[in-house]
This record gives sequence, structure tokens and C-alpha cells, in this order.
Amino acid sequence: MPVRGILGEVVSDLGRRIVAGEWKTDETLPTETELMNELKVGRSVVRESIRILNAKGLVRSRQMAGTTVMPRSVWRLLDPDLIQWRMQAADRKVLLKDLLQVRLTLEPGVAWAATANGSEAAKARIHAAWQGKIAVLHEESVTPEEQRQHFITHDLEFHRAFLAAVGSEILEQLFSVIEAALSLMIDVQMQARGSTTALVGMEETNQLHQDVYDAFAAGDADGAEKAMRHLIQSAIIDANRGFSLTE
Amino acid sequence: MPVRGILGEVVSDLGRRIVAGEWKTDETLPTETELMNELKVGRSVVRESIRILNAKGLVRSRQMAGTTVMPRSVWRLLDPDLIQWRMQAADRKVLLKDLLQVRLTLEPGVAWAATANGSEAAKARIHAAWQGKIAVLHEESVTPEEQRQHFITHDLEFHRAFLAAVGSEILEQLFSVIEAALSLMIDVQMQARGSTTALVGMEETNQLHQDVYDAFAAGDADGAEKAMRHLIQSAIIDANRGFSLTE
DNA sequence: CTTACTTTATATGATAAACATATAAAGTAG
DNA sequence: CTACTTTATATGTTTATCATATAAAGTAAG
Repeated sequence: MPVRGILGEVVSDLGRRIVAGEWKTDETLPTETELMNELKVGRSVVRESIRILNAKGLVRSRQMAGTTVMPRSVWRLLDPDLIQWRMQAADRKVLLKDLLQVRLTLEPGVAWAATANGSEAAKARIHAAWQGKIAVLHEESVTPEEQRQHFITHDLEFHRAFLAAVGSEILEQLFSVIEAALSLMIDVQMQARGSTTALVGMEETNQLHQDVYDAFAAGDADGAEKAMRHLIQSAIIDANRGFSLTE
Repeated sequence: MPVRGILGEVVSDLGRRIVAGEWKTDETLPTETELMNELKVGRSVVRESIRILNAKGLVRSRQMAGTTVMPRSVWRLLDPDLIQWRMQAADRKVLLKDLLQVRLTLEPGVAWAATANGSEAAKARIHAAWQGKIAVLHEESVTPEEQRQHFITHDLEFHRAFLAAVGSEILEQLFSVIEAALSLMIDVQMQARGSTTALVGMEETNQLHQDVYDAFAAGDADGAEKAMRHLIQSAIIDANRGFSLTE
């Protein structure tokens, strides 16, 4: 999926540096020749890299004027690479807040649509996801770390099942981009804490999920929507707690 | 914003053809040499084009194996270029349905968040947008075409104002991408009808907007959410009617 | 001293040719 | 038939050269 080889290295190097603000808006990057020498690659690699960054809205090249950094407003913020680069930059906390806000705005509507308009097959998937999720709680002879992994996997599937019921390719991709970024952040967070601590508040979280599922199972779209909003709000509080500890 | 010059031509030519299904998943494009000859451009232009398409997830190149079309599931469906190409392909109706579904899923949550958490400045913008919107209805000595334009402009600002109140850069970009695609489709639709017909059901639509605004102004987030859902549902019905006429 | 025009330097835009490298496919030895 | 080697061929990368747009310097007319 990511660009491989020398080109891939150069693209993510330059991409990260731009996102990190090494050159500000309207400032020009070094010339192609300078970048060739600095990065020890041929001109074509430099050019191909810049064309890719141009396609992502980060820069614009003009003859004589050089390659200038574009204002953030035209950056393609939905691009997975861009999100990844932002995650590795000082920008990370702003991004986290935005991603959580997207979930909070989006997922109640997802719950509503899944409950009101989901196909039978989609509803069956949600049901199965819920069964799997509660089974994790009653697992025995399993290490805490394993249980934690199962918890995360089944939690993800629960949300994905609702999303699939909406039947929107675009929303599914948006969610998967967000999900990848958030889970990478969680890894960063846990590494920073130094160990894989057991998940706190598992029971409380599960009650909130139960509320979502109950409303869904009863065909109560408005109720599912509200319950999902509570669930995400709680997740946001947890995330903020986690990140204020580590940064 | 779009890639300019010869490269821009080649990128959108190849992009459109891939999206249109000229080569199916796992099939290989012609070799770089063949594309050079076919398109009458140098190899570097072909290569840079393919690298851009690779960055969008459309293709993957491997030495010896050539450049193969990737499965739709890894295409970066949120990319504005990709959306534009899909709009010009047979895929258009599927895309329209998906875009409307995204709005239906997203915008009620936007209305909720704007009402519950919007800043004073953001709320003032929504108020101003509403004032502007009702002013259009009472315009005099204005051609129907002008009024239609004003209607569209103010309608857009009404939705944008709610969105801005959420404070999510990512959601704003998502919306602007969707909005660009939808409005382009509306143009296509109107051209197909042969004339710029006056908007039908303006009064009904305005009542639905009024409901959204009233709930918002009263600080009733749940009410604003529901009203927004009705509004979008009505817009979807209109859109479907429009498109079933023309296709 | 301005203003309008011309020239020049220099950045990216594009082409071309050559070599590097990975790998699918054909050929070969056991 | 299997495992290994060779070969052909696709993209990967470098390098060199010319084209073109344009910012900036230079120049002439007002």
C-alpha cells in the first residue's frame, strides 16, 4: 500500500518534513538539484516524489518560482499517508481531537441508519459481533494481554458491523482510516506508559455497548443513536485521560 | 488544484479509464513503452502519472509483472480526483447514492454537535446564514435564474455554517468534496433537462430548514438532529426524482 | 524619475538514452 | 518430475539535454 523503494523513502521523508512545518506556507522547498544532493538520489526520484506530494495538495511547483508549500486548507487531510505523517508530527494532538470528533459526529448516525435501514444479513453480523464481544468477558484461562487483544478485536468488529449495515463504501473507508490512526496512537500511548496495562473500565464500557445493542435489537433507531453517542463520548473521555498522562 | 500540463492530461486520462473499467482488477496496463507510444509522451510523464495513480491506490507496479489494477477496496475513494473520475464513469449513479448516504448519516450529527457545543461565533454564523436564506424568498425584481443561484448559494452556506460549528477540519473537507461532486451532478442533470428550470418545492424545503433552525435556536440538539435528518431525506427523494428523469 | 518594454538568468517541464534490478518464464541437470 | 540456472523483460534509477515559463535585472522612451 505505501510507496516502496527509494521513492517511498523520499516521499515520506519530504511529506513528514512538510507536515512538521520545516517549510511554512508559501515558503519554497530547496530546488530539485539541492534535494538531489541532500538526499543522494537522482532527479527523477525527486521529481516523482514532489509530484506525489503535489497530488496530495501539500505543494505546488511552478517554473522559475520553485516548489512552494500550500496552505493547510488545500491539503488532502483525508489521505491516509497525510494522516500518518501528521500523527508523527507535533500536530498529533490536534489530529487526535479531530479524529475523535469525527467519530462522535458520525457514529450515532451510523447506529441510526443500521437500526432503521440495515438488511437482515447486516443485522445478523451486528448480532454476531455482540455475541462475540460478550463472550470475551467470560473467557477463562487466558492471559490479561490475550484478553485485552480479544477485547480490542471484538470492539472493532462491533463498530465495523454497524458501519457495514449503512452500505456506504466511502464511510467504510473513512472509518478505516480513522481507526488505523487511532489504534496507532493507542500503541504509541501504551509504549509511552511502558507496559501493556489491563484495560480499565471494561465493565462500564460494556454497559454502554449493551445499551447500543439493546436499542438496536429493539429496532429503536433513535435510542441506538443516543446510546452510541454516549458510548463515543465515554471513549473520548478515556482517550483524553490516556493522552494527558503521557504528554 | 488539479495537476496541470501534459502530466495532468495523462493522469486524468489514465485515471478515468481505470475507473471506467477499461482494465479490470488484477489486469495489467500496457507497458510504459506502449503507453509512451499510444499517448505520444515521454517515459517520465508516463512514469510520473502511474506513480500518482499508485498514490491513489488505483494501481501497483512491480518489476517484470507490470502495472496492475488494484481491487476497488484499496482505492482511495475519498480522493477528490477519484470522485471526479467516478462521476464521469458509468459508476456515477452508485457514487451519487453513496454521497447522499454519507450526508444522511453525517449531517444529523453535525446539527446535534453544532447545537450542543457550537461556540457563540459559530452560532452567530448559523443565524446569519438563516437570515440570508429567508431573505432570498422575499427577493423582488430578480430573474428566476438569479433567484435560483441565490437559493443554492445560501443553502450551501446554511449547511456549511453548521459544519463549521463542529470544528472538525476533516469533516469540513469531507463535506466540501461531497458538495463539489453533488453540485457537479446537479449541473449535469440540468443540462440533460435542457434548461434551468425553476426549483420546485422551494417552500416545502424551506419549511424543513426552518424546523432545523428553530430547534437549533431553541438549543434543542436532539430536535435539530431529527429535523436535519428529515431535511436530508427530503433532499434525497428530490435527487432521486431528478436522476430517474434523466437516466 | 518613472513607466513600459526587453533581455537574461534560472527554476521546473519534458524527452531520451543508458544501465540496474527484480522476477516470471523458459531451459537444464539431476 | 523436481530443483536449479539462465534468460528475457518489465519497472527502477541515474544522467544528460533541451524546452518553457517567469522573476528579476537591465534598458529606452516619456
